[in-house]
Amino acid sequence: MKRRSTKQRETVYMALMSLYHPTAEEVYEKLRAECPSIGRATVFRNLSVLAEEGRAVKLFFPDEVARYDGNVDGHYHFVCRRCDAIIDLPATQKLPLPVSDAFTVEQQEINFYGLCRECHRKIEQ
Amino acid sequence: MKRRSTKQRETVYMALMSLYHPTAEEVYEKLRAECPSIGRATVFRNLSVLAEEGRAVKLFFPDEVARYDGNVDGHYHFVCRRCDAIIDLPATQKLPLPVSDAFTVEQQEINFYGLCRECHRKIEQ
DNA sequence: ATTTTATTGAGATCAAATCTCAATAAGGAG
DNA sequence: CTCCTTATTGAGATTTGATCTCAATAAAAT
Repeated sequence: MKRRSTKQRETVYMALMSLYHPTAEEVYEKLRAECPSIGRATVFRNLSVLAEEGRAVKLFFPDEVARYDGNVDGHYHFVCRRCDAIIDLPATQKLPLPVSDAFTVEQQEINFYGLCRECHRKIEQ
Repeated sequence: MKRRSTKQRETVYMALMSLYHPTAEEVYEKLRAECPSIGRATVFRNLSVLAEEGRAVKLFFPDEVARYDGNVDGHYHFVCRRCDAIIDLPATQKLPLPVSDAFTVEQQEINFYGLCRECHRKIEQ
C-alpha cells in the first residue's frame, strides 16, 4: 500500500509542530478552528501515520491519554506530578543496556517524575 | 479517610504477586476463577490502591493497556516489539538527571524497546 | 483523460477504566 | 461483646479515548 501525500496529513503535521506534546484531541481542536471540515478520525489516523514514518513520536505517560511529540531527536521527559507539566530534557547520555547481548535495542524511553522547581517551592511552604 | 484491610485487597495482592506484569483484567480473570463473587471494580480499585500504597507499580507501555508490577524494586523493562514480551532488567545504575537542580526527581522510568534474542534470530533468517 | 486505490469524514462502535449507589463489613468506642 | 461510623464491595451504567465502517473523494500512475 503505497502512501500518498495529502493536504490533511501535512496540515496535521504543521499543527503538531506548533504545539508542545499535544494530545490527538488537542491537535484536532486546533485544526477544527482553522479548517472545520477536517474529521476527527483523519487527525488521529494521520498522527499515527506520522509516528510510523518517524516524523513524530507517540508518548505515553501514567494515567494520561496518548500525546505526540514533533521533536523526534532522542530526549528525556520530566513530568511534574503537581502541575502535570511535561518538560523536554536533553539526552545527555545513552544508557547502556544491562544485559546487552540478549536484546537488540532499537529505542529507549526515559521519563522522570517528581516536582518541577515551581511546584517544589510551593509545596515546601 | 483511614484505609481498612480487606479480604479482597489481600486477595488481589496475592494474585498480582503470582502473575508477571498482568493487566487489571488478567488479575480479575484469575480471581474470578477462584472467588466468582469478586467484582471487576473491586479488582481495578484495589490495584490502584496497592500502587498508591507503594505495594505495586502501574506500568504503561505504548498502545498497551495498563499493567501492574508486584516487583517494586527499581528496575528497567525491555519490551519486544515482535512477541510483546515484557522482561525485567536489573537497574544497574541510577541515571543522573541532566538539569538536576531545576527538578525534584521522585521516580524514573526506563524502558527499552526492540527485539529479544529469540525474535532477533527468527527475523534474521 | 482514465483508472486504480489510498484517503477522507461522519457517525457508529469498541474497550478500558471509572462512576453510582445500595448493601456489606472493618474496626474503633463504649 | 454490641453498637456505630464509614470505608469497601459488587453489579451495572457510564465515560471517553480511540478505532472502525463505508460511501465519496482525490492522489498519482498509466
